[in-house]
Amino acid sequence: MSRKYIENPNACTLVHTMNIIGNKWKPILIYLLSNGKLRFGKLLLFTPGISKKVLTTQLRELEDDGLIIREKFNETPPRVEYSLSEKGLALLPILRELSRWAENMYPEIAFEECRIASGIDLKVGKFNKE
Amino acid sequence: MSRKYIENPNACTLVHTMNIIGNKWKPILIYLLSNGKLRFGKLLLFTPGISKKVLTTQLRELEDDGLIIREKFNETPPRVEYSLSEKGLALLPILRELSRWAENMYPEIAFEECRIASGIDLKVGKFNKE
DNA sequence: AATAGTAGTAACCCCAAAGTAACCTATATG
DNA sequence: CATATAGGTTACTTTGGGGTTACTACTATT
Repeated sequence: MSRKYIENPNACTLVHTMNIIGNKWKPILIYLLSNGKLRFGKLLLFTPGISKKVLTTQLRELEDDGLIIREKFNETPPRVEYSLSEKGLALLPILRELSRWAENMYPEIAFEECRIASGIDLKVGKFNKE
Repeated sequence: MSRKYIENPNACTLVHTMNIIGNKWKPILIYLLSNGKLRFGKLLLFTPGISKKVLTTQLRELEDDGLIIREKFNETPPRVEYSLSEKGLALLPILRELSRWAENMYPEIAFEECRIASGIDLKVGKFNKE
């Protein structure tokens, strides 16, 4: 009986990739960090709808997978800064292509609104009060 | 008070993309179809671990999102062929990049084994018996 | 002594997605 | 008359990702 093999050499790596970034929050977090370092509180603020707990687990997983770097400063109150690692940075152009794909293929969707929805005040905490 | 806006114009389209392909099975199915048309039974066979029910829902969703085309022939027993649409084809190069990213960034993972694991006999049904 | 501020944990719950198994349709075949 | 075949559907159960709320540590400020 002749044996043929499926020609999907990339499927498994793809599955791995999806395990790493293919969920509700991680692509957003990676994109937020594409502009530079962000503290936990900012990430929480700029990711509407996410909870502290979930943000923590997502960041931990991204760190475990080597996509982001976590810097902890021994201060009080604590300060933790997150930034993209080399792996994370290498992913950015591909994510941009995926975005362009969606924009081109689904022109009927009002992505412009989403864009506006992510416009959140960068100044928080004490700066907010005045 | 000065207002700054987050520069993540692509995050939303990215979320949309992840809603479409960022789950357990869909990237695999897209890659299986990258070689051409496949019938339901073949897809079931070439996607180890998936159930009929889940395969059906995944295919329906891919069809609803316009990534694949479903052709039904009025025969008995029935025959249904699935293939990639233009949208799906346009996605392929990006998926390949994602795969390459994973291969380059995680050289320690034995993706070769996954490749072998997907080598399933293409001949099924009656052809199997001899 | 109470409060604010950051970055979390711990305990608990919920629901949609996924999994399982049986059943269905129409024909042809033994 | 029973069985096989392809491509499903239906009903039911399970799982785990995500969500909510409360709590913590440590210090400076009021």
